[in-house]
Amino acid sequence: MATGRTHRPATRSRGIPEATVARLPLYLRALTALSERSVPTVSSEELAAAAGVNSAKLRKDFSYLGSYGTRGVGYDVEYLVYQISRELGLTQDWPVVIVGIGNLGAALANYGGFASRGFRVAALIDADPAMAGKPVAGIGVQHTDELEHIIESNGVSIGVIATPAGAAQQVCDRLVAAGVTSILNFAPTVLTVPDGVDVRKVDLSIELQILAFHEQRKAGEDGGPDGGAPAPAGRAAAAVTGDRKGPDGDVPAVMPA
Amino acid sequence: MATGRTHRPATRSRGIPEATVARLPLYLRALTALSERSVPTVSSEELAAAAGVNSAKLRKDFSYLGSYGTRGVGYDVEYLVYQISRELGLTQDWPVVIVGIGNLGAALANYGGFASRGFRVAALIDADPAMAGKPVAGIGVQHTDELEHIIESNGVSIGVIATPAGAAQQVCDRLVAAGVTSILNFAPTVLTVPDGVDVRKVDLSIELQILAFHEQRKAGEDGGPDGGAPAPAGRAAAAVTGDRKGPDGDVPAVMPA
DNA sequence: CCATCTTTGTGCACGCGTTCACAAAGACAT
DNA sequence: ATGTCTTTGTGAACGCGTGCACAAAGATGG
Repeated sequence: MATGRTHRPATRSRGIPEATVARLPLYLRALTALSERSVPTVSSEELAAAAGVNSAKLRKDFSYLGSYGTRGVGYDVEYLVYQISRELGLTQDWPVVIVGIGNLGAALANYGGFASRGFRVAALIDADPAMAGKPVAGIGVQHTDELEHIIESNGVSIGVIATPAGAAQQVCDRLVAAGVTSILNFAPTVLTVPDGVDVRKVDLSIELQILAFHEQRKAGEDGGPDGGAPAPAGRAAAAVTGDRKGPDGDVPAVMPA
Repeated sequence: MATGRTHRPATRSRGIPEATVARLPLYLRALTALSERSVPTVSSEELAAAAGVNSAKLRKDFSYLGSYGTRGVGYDVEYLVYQISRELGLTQDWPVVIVGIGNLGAALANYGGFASRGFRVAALIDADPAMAGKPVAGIGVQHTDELEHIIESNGVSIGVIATPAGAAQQVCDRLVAAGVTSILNFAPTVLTVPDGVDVRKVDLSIELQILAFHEQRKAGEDGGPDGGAPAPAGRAAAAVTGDRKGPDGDVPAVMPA
């Protein structure tokens, strides 16, 4: 995923590993919770437990950011919150547009997580003229015709696509042409974008299929085709605790199939 | 391979690589599209392009499943669709429960992808008594009290959590106790589960934060690493928030209210 | 100031996943 | 059949991420 990651193979000095970047939000969340409880410092062990990761991994992750801990004591919560926020670019405000205001788009618009940390829903856009002006999450839905204008006048660089699969690529092209360089795609389609544009996808059906694979494996290799009751409490073989990185999933409307 | 009947020389003594499993749904989607267009065969090159991956990777992925291709020709679309479906366990029907029927839960319930490929929404569950009986996506919402009964009588082994963060762990515990062994978690929390239970998480705010990180990097590829204000120096005039730290606790859930 | 204790930061080894590159296998034409 | 051409399947190299284990750094107490 993440296209355009290749500019110069020589950029490693300031480069934080992708896997680490993916975990920073996790640490940040745990740290914020501690901050609210006015906890002054945490050890890597404690924080790792709260974030659900290995302490050695956490320490190595932080080492990429710099030496923000104190040996024998731990990490200063407030300071770390600030450093991670800054590293993630959350100290600035990111205007975001959501395209495709169906069930999912509306859910996203109402999602508290958007407004709560550096992200602001700049506009809701839908191709259906009947939706125009209709208020969703306190914001009036605008027609697709306005897309370019909205993006340019608001300086939007992050777009969320929650349209049906069939419209996704087209919407994507327009977003990119208008200046968007980061896209979060909920449509079950592979998006093609030029270099320099990042795309992350969230695909519900893929997540479910992965779960089904493991579930089937747990149920034993029985040929039993029926969707009957799987025996619970069975001692499974491989227990893969869901802690993978890349999300794949899909969500929106009808998927052709 | 070119080995006898029973594959698995020594390499795959235990299973298909996790990374490969995660891509199978991607291939399946592309293959289904080809199948609908009545395309009889595809080369690894074509299919890889459609799925957005490297052709060598695709071939290696398929090699874990067995030798389903024909050299000089490619892969038989229909046959491959069947094999992958079977491998993923999609030839059987998986009853799924969705807990937390807020904006997101409702969107998921309405999502066509559920019914379309091996998954069936067995029940919608919410803690709010006012929701009980209310039809969402043609299914009556049931109260949390019914959770255990629903799971056991329907043989549900996959659960979807779309509740606020605060309720997620509790719901998770009840699901697991009732027999669920695979969970798809949309709540922004780290879930703790016993061995043998799979958890996959989908976290919108994390995805956005990762995009923000890359976006910030694109905006200023030259700024000094250490010491202070990262120049927003990006496109347009994205308002820079001076300080908005405050009370916000980033516990953005998919919450209803 | 020195000893001891705690916890970080990291060198190193290991394993997984990706990619290359090519021999093997089959289709197809002659 | 035989040769050529296409495409698979895979051995091997490489790079990234993970986890161990420990020395360094600082706190703490006498």
